[in-house]
Amino acid sequence: MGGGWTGDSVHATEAVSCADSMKLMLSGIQTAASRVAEEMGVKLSEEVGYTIRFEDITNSELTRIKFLTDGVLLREMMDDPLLSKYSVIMVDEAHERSLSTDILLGLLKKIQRRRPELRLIISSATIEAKSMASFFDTSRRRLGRDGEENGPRKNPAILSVEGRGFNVQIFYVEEPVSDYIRAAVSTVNAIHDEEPMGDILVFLTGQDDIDAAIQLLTEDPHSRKQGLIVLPLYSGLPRGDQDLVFSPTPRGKRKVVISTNIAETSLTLEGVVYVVDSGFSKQRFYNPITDIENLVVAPISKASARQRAGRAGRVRPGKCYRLYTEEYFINEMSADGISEMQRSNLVPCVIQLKALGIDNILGFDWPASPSPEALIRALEVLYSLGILDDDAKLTSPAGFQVAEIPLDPLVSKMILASNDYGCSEEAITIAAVLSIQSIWFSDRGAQKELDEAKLRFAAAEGDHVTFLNVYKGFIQSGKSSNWCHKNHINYHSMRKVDEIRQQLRRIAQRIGIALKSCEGDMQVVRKAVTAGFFANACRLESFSHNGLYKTVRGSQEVYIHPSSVLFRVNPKWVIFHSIVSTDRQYMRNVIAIDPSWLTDVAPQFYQHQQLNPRPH
DNA sequence: GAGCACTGC
Repeated sequence: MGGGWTGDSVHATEAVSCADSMKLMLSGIQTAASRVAEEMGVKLSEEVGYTIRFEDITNSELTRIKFLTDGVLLREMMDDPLLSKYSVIMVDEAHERSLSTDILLGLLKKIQRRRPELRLIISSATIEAKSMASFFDTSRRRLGRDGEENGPRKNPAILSVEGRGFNVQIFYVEEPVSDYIRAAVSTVNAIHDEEPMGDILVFLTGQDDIDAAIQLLTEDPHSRKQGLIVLPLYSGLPRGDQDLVFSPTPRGKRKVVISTNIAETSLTLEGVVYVVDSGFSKQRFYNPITDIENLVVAPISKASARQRAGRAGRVRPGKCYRLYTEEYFINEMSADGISEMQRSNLVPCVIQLKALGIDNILGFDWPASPSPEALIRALEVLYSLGILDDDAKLTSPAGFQVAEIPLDPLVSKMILASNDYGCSEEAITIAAVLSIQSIWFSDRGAQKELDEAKLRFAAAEGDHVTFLNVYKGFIQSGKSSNWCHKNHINYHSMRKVDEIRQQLRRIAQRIGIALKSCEGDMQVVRKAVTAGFFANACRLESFSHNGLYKTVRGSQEVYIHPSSVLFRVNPKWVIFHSIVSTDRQYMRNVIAIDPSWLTDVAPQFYQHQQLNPRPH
């Protein structure tokens, strides 16, 4: 390519993956399991099997090799804390450092103290191998909790996998860019003008960036090019639009996929030869003081940058254009970033550890320790929910029941409370809808139609009740995709809601929750929501003309999100499910409540005076 | 009247 770039060369790091687009819809676990079964000449589900959330393809008598997700293995540990069924455990992709992987690594280290014969294999990208080895390094003898020195044990094998990618040549900009969207667009155009055929993958941060870049590439007459097929890719994109990126590129054309981080690890695009890396992604950050999680655009790590570059070397030698300087990459970019554990609300982690009998959460040996403030905040929240007792142990039965439900503990608490209010069927439906991205079919071009469709289901009580109306309509339609289409509802999302509902109903019955419908009494449904989410209560400011609310607990200024059915309705008291922060903090999924319920469900959390600052 | 990185149980 022309001037403005400096060059370097690295080897792509990429594990083997499936090739044809049919298989791309399968998870890595499914493809890995089938491949191993095939090579061993055995039937999948017998000697070789796999387990993912909704699918258990194993046979307890026959299966010798089992592929599973870290989340499933953590669930198994609740019944079998020492994982006594397994003699060898291999943790793949350990460098990705997800919440579950970090918890798992900490627990495996603990298990090995009790089970020295257990063999561990940790597979990680090279860049992380050293820190992984030092985490498990048993030659650094440590004093156990009881003051007894631990004996020598075997260290796990750390496999650092460089994969089979082709060589990828790296280019950097010579001067920092001020606008990475424009820089990405002009880089795409330069590649198209000067480089041989091959698809281009561009990493930006979110839907807004992606839309802006696509507009520049397709509508601006100065930068529009012939022969480019420009496609967006992000998780919220309707399924049919997502599938377009997997269709083969017609001869003589060049495909340009403008993507979020979804293409960094979750989805694999074949045929990509050029990668354009903005150097940024959206990352979650948690503030334990305000108890609010924010999604912010932040610089990526070197590990991420290498992973992105590797996406260019899957079919032949490729090129990666980094929209930052080499000096920045070498001297300023962090090696592996801040782990997810250190950026998250820890309520879900803490309950998982408690359920596994880890009493000393603050002393747990994490691969990367979260802040004490975040841990203490999580313990406080769980205590106020009645899930932990004065000794920070799981309460019985509530704490153990909540731990059994595979959802955020606040949602699980709502389900538990719904048992007392006689509305568990409704609570389970709400929980299922809250655990997926959106039930609405998102199409920015048809915003008005979507708003009108929403009005058909809108409930005065709020979004949670609106979800119940939608689900009811879906069932009455015979789960029709046509009905979904007519009502701007995402059919795939509704199928998923149904699947999650079935799982939750099974679990509810197992832990002693009676499946019961309140037959339209929405007051009890709102009370059940309050019992789980009382900490998210907000009051409309008395003199507010623009819908300003303050959180009861932290006096944070928040507004109802325009996508909520309660937008502009502004009831005096509301409870939100989550916050999105832009220039304002917006509450998403909001329900109206009566403030007296707060003191009913959480007397220890809410003092009566707080709710009525000027009584009488 | 505005805007939702990504997994996963």
